[in-house]
Amino acid sequence: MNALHLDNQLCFAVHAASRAFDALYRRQLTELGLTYPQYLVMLVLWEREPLSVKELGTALRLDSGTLSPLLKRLEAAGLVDRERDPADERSVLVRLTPEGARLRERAEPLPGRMLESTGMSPGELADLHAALGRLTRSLTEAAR
Amino acid sequence: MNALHLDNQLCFAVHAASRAFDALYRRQLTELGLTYPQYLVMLVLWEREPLSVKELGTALRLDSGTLSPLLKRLEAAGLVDRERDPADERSVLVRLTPEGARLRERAEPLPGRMLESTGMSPGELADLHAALGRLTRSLTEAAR
DNA sequence: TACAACTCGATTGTGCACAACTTAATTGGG
DNA sequence: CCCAATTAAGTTGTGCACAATCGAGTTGTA
Repeated sequence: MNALHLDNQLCFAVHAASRAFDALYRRQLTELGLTYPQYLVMLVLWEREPLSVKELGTALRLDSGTLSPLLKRLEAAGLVDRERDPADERSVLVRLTPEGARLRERAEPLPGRMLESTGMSPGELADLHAALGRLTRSLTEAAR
Repeated sequence: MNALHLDNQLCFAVHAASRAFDALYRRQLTELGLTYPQYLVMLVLWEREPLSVKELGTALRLDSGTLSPLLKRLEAAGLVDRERDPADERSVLVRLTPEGARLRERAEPLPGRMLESTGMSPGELADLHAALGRLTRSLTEAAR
């Protein structure tokens, strides 16, 4: 047993799973004209809008260095609008265009299909989801 | 319960955990002069060398588009050497320099510290590791 | 109220991930 | 034996992630 062995490292298992999800989503999302991180942004906006870049960043744990260009691409694709918040000119409010809102219907079947591709039972999925939540909190805590 | 809600999506939990690991590793690795993906490459080479780019890619599930520039940076840092395989001129064999081999000792304490930062028991870790393995296999299978 | 501290967002630079393509070497079937 | 198919690396282009930095707007306090 060697602690430096790749197969023994949880980090690699997480990394690999993340890329496997990403690859599967990529296929499903190309027909919607979205990348996976763009899809995550749309998920948040379908839930609640308008949101400032800051609020989006809090929800997705991303900073403006990632979000600014991503949102610019979503705007260029006609899916979102951006405007300065009149109440606080530092903030930029992001909202869905009608086309962005309409895209939700075409995205609706995605989570179900993805869930099916995991090949896991609802119980297993719940356990895994919970364990990952604990893990992320511990790692974030350790990084402070 | 809304299937499109971010918090209900396993994919986001995996994505977030992966980035949390990445962030914590980044801190530990800067003093070794490595990024996290470079560290993964070194892990494989510490285990077994020489390896062709192809074999490294199989172990890490990465293609030459990712590995070629990464290996070039490791070479520039003096940690690996690259040379064409005399037995098959298509292949490039990657091996550790003495400096690259020496770095292993400084990396030795890392997995233990990371494990500690997960805040999980060995049993929990084993379960999570196994679940992620099943997940990655299912997702990879579904993408075929 | 003046101004220092802070907040928000955008930008720049580095590196990873992957698709699509190119080039060179090898292999195998007719 | 020859050439078409295959294989291995590398290159190019796009997009994500993040650190560091900047400028404009806001806030708290002396």
